[in-house]
Amino acid sequence: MTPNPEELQKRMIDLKAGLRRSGIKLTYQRLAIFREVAKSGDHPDVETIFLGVRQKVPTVSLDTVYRTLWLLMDLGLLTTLGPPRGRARFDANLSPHHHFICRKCGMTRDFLSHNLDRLKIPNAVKSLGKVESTQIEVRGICHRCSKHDTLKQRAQRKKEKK
Amino acid sequence: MTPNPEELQKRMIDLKAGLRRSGIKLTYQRLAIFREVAKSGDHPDVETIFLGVRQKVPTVSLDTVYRTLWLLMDLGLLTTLGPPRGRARFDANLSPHHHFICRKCGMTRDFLSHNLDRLKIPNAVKSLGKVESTQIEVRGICHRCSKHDTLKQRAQRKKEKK
DNA sequence: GTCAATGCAAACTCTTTGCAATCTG
DNA sequence: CAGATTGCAAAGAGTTTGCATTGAC
Repeated sequence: MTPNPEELQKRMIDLKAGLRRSGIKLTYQRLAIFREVAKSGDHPDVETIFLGVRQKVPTVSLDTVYRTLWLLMDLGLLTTLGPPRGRARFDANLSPHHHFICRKCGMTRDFLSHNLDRLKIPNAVKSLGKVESTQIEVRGICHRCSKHDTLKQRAQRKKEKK
Repeated sequence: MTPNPEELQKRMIDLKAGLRRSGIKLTYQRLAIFREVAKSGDHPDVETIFLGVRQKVPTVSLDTVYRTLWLLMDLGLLTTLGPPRGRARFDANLSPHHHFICRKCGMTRDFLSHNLDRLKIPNAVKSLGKVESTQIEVRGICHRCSKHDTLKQRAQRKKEKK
């Protein structure tokens, strides 16, 4: 599902606004890296993004790609699938259940909701493959991380005052 | 959400049945590794599992943990959160949308469903953190992988005949 | 012009592999 | 007892970091 040109345009504008709002510099590399993700319909991993960006910006380095992606994540301008930072996490519970995932630290907790166990999935999904299970993924910030964030912001404001 | 003892017992029995069904040997290490995941309420990563198992089986090696986890994944006795194999995958689409993920190869595709965009999330979830978004994750096997699998199974049967 | 951001190379961590020894069925 | 499985050590990926140079504001 590649976004149409207008949608891509909109995403680029939102990105620029987001960066400016945070006082972060708007570099050629950052724009190219974000565009590479934004224009993609499936959800690319770091290597795919790197190779794509290098078409446009041949001198870009892999570590810039990493730094940029995590930066945009931190700012909430990008998300990852599943837990943030790529490290596999396992689940032995094969019965229906749902997840809350913290987008900062990856903390994951199960929750149950019988109402949500039998959702009507659009037929179009069947054309993608054999469906085995369906669950809700709720994303947000856990209490511990929002406390951290508040502290960081406070320190930031203090620093800016002087 | 640590499973109660009966639930854990049940999972162990299912595991043993699953291994036997696939003609896979039931070793001390495999049982310990699976139990470590099954008894955990949050969703441990490889290192956490390794450290836990080592309490019970001090000689277990990290590579056995890896091999076992991927084996159980392949057999469908265990799942991962998000895409299989831990590698971060990015998403620049901040509007509501949902995912189909192949549990073999990690192929991910978006799908839309306005009905599913505004689900009622249990209040209990709020106690875990600030909710930012909610989406459906449909897991299964993509066409390409189920084709592969069929080929593999065919080869397997051929081998067993002789 | 200043300070943040980049590119490079090296360090580091995570994951996989080959092989001899061990254990399950 | 045969063949699958394990542990070890070493190799291979993937990711991060320190630092001099470059570029955005």
